[in-house]
Amino acid sequence: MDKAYNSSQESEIYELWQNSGAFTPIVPKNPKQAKLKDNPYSIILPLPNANDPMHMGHALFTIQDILVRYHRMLGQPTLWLPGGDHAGIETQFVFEKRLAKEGKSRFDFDRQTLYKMIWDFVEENRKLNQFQMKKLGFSMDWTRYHYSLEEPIVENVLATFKKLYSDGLVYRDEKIVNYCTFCGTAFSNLEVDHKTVASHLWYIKYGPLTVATTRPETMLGDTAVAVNPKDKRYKDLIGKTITLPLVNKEIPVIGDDSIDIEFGTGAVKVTPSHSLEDYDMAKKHNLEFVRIFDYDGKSNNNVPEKYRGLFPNQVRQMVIDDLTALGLMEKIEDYSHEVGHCYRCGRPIEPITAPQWYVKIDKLAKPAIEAAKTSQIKFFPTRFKKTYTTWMENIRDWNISRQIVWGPRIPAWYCLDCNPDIKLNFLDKNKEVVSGFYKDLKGKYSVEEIKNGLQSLVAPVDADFTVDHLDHCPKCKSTSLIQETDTFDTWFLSGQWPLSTLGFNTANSSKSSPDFDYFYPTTVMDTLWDILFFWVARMTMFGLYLTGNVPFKTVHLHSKVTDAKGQKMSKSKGNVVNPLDVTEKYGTDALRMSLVYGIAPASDFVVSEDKIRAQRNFVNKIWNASRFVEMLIDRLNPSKISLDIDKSKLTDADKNILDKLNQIIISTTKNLETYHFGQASEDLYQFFWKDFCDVYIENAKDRGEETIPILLTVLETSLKLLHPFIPFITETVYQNLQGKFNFKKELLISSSWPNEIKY
RNA sequence: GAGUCUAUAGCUCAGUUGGUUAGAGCGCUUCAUUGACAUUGAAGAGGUCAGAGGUUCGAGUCCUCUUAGACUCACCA
Repeated sequence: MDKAYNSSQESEIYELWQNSGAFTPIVPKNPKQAKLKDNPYSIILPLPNANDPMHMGHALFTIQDILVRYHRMLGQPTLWLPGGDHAGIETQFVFEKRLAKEGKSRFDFDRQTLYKMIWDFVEENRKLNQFQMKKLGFSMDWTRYHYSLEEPIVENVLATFKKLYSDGLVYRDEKIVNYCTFCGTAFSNLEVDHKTVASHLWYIKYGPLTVATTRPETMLGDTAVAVNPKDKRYKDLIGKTITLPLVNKEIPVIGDDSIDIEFGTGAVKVTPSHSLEDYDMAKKHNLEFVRIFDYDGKSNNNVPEKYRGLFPNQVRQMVIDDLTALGLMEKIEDYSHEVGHCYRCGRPIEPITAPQWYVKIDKLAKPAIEAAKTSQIKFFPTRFKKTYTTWMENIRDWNISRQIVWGPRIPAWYCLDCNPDIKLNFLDKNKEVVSGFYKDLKGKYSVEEIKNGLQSLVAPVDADFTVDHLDHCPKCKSTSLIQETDTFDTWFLSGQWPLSTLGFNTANSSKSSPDFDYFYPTTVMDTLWDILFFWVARMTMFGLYLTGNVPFKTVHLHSKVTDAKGQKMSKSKGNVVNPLDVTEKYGTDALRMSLVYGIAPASDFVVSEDKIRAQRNFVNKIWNASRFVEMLIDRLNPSKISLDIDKSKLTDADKNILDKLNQIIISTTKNLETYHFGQASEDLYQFFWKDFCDVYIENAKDRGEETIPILLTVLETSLKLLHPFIPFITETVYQNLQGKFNFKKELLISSSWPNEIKY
């Protein structure tokens, strides 16, 4: 045997496991009945973005591997189901950055071509991703791997959309949305980052009163001024009109309780099309909507000519200059406030009215709240239960439409002849961009040409549509049907992941697969808490809505990986540690152990090279302890070697180590059951190094052969206890021992979890 | 604005329902070792557990306040 452990044979060990079938649980013929007796254990992998090479966050799947390996050793039929996510906007954004390097943009391609290009881009990375997870030793069932754009998965997601629609839970509406003009799509509230921005409060004279605003440029779209009815200063103005400067248009003064008398001047300009609060106020008071910024981020024809075709910050400066010149700028104060930014590209969000698809969320949220309150779903750490329910109780309707290409299109079809006001953007046969309403394009371009070069369409909010793909319009019999170009929010798809991957059939639940019957609800969902709302909440709602049952019984949330100084790893900080580099240098086990060692539940995972090196040393310690035991045994005739402990001859040292061993069996089991991985790994480390190596083995050196049964017992049991954490070294040593003494013939991965030693 | 969390050794962090001299890794000091392991062993230095008050026979652990920081959520001009 080598003097030091060599981790280069990890991939051979992995193949040994995989070929043994240990990763692939067998589902019995009568899954529903067998389930009670078998108590299957299942975890669905939080599907990594297929475009994303592994980072330390993925290495945290180690936690799931620990759980899965432990429960497998307990004898439960155990499934860990891996997958990959097309990851909608994330992937398209990365891909567009690539295009930009080549001097191109999404506008240079029709959507079919763009989709194909992104598809190929993802395919390259997907295999890499799988290879990397194997490197980290994850005992996933690769025979059940799923990709989010597989046809059956997408079919099922579309069926869910239809079901929601027929249940009256899907609707279109033209509300204010969070729109990123750079990314070219709307976002849900969750995808908006609020940042404090140091700006100004501009006081602008509107005839007899003065308004204070943080966005002077939007005044061009004002359709009212609001004051508090209790405000004596303005009481008499309510119901009258004033002249909007620069636009020279009469707008009403309205009274609304929501106006804070103390703030600014107590008078607020109302821009219904570009402010969430103003939108609500306009709905309430039946005000006019004037949208002045378009989806491309530039001002449109609804503003006086000189301000047209400009970005908001350009319009702002002009408006400020013009108002100042007219003597209408009363004063400017410094003011800092919260502004929504695109979580993806970091640019300011433009609140804008746009037709979008929504899911009515109340009916879905209620059972999901109940499930948490009644502990059908348990949270670990428990404090996240409150975070979850509070969010769920304040949830709003979910905007599920994204104006991007990468993802399944919403299955709705419009008749162009019935809806001539549909706006179309496409590349004609000469690859020139054409943009306009169908009523103006009809005759000039064939529907075929439009469809082939289609980039996007915007249907009026009241447009007729069908959710079935028909040959002709049920109303006018026209065959000029065109599918919605909006795609689903990626979480709409991944929110159904536990269902789709286990083979639940939305359209006909009785046709669901045996896997679903056997493994649903899954046992644990382990994920980073930053996607608690994005993903965990959505999975819960979909699970309950579609099956009446929760998708997982326990949610185990953990935090991010940081560097030695506690800083989040990021490319810009240059402190990113690539997990694959670490496994090359120190071995996978050292990385896995250092990730969980001494980490408190739900706190950050601190990874430093020092720590990894320390764990590499630990792995090597195990190697050398086994080497010592083997050397001792080499002096004996193999047939005399036995694990049987002669109780009558035990010394104090023997009893001491066996007591300690029993303690560590109990505490490790308990710690694994309660998700105290940090404690478990730390205790095992101490036990093996101090109690076993430093004390007992030193003692054994003076005694010799009589200690062999104890040495073997403690070593074998330790390997089992450590296996979930550091599978490679433990399996390697286990196989070496077996090869040498033939005391058992099994893989450690499939061996049974130890019970207390009786002596 | 609402909520959550954190403060323990030079550094990064453990400390599971309150119970004897508060722990680990790395770092530091001294010594040892050619036979499992220098990826080692032995010994050691180093903390008024952020501050103040309270509950208790007993508080790093529970409660209140103060200070400092982190994060999440949020349509206020």
